[in-house]
Amino acid sequence: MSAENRWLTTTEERAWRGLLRMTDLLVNRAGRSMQEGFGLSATDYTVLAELTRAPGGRLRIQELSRVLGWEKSRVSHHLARMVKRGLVTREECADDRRGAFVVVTPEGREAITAAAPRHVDDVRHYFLDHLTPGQVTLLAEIADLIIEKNTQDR
Amino acid sequence: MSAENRWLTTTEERAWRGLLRMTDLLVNRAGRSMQEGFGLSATDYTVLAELTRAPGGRLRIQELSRVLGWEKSRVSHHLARMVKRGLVTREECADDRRGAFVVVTPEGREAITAAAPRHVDDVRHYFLDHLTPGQVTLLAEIADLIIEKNTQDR
DNA sequence: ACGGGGAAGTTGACGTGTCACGCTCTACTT
DNA sequence: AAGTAGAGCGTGACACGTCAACTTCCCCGT
Repeated sequence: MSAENRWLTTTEERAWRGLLRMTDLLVNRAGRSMQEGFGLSATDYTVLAELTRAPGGRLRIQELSRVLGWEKSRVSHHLARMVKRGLVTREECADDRRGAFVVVTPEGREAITAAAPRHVDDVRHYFLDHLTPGQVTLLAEIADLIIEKNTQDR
Repeated sequence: MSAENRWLTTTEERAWRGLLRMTDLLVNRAGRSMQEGFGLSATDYTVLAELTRAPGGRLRIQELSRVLGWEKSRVSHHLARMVKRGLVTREECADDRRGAFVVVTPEGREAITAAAPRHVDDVRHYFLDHLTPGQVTLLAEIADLIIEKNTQDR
């Protein structure tokens, strides 16, 4: 099932290594921008974005874990830090007493509201502005496809 | 210069978030495979690959830092761990006595030689096999472009 | 009704990445 | 020759991610 023994072509190599390098660069750029401008890490931003898009600004932790694609313990650790900085709070769950909710605080909402426009600008400036609409579409399709193939058999 | 105030379209959102998610998944998959099969992290593999492709299996640390796109201190920390595990060694630099070389040890060479075929299979299995040659080419072009745009003005 | 498998979430230890700082050495200026 | 700006690299403290183990609770079979 392994040992196909076929080395990567130059183009394949460029696509693979390039993908890693590109994403690394973009995450660093955007992350640095959020950090310096608003005291939010890239992951803080993602968490807050996910929470504010949910009704009531609240989500079951498992649900958050699922949409982010993060392990439970990672979510737990990260929420602990965000709680400590007043961005979110935990709440008990009446339905399932093992469970818990996370809720954005007003501070958290304020933080991401302030940061969002800048974040959009960053994504455009570092990334989208350099691509044609066709390239963007193609990339979206590729990403969706690869994600699907690598999560369905989870 | 900021405040363009134009929110991302659905496709743009899919491309951006999808890129992050896809890369995350792929790095995790490939990394786990290397770790479990050969005791190498994804970054170990990259470092060893870079070293073995260099003449003599040796590189100035600054050079390694450059090709990897890593900060100096990150390289330093990571090499310290790899030295401890016998994968590489440091050597003094005669030309510039501030400088240093890293050299792959026979153990390091052995490790990456053993891991390489599996790594290629992984890249194909998780990634390339799902794409058409045209998509791979397009991705390579996009990556090169974005990398260039985001490194020239470093 | 009770017993066990398993789900939800937390915790602690450890490996990894970043930041600020420090050390040594080079190269340039005067 | 002496002074200094800056290059090359290392270190320690802290933020983050992963893994394995643990606690609490749900649910299902008997």
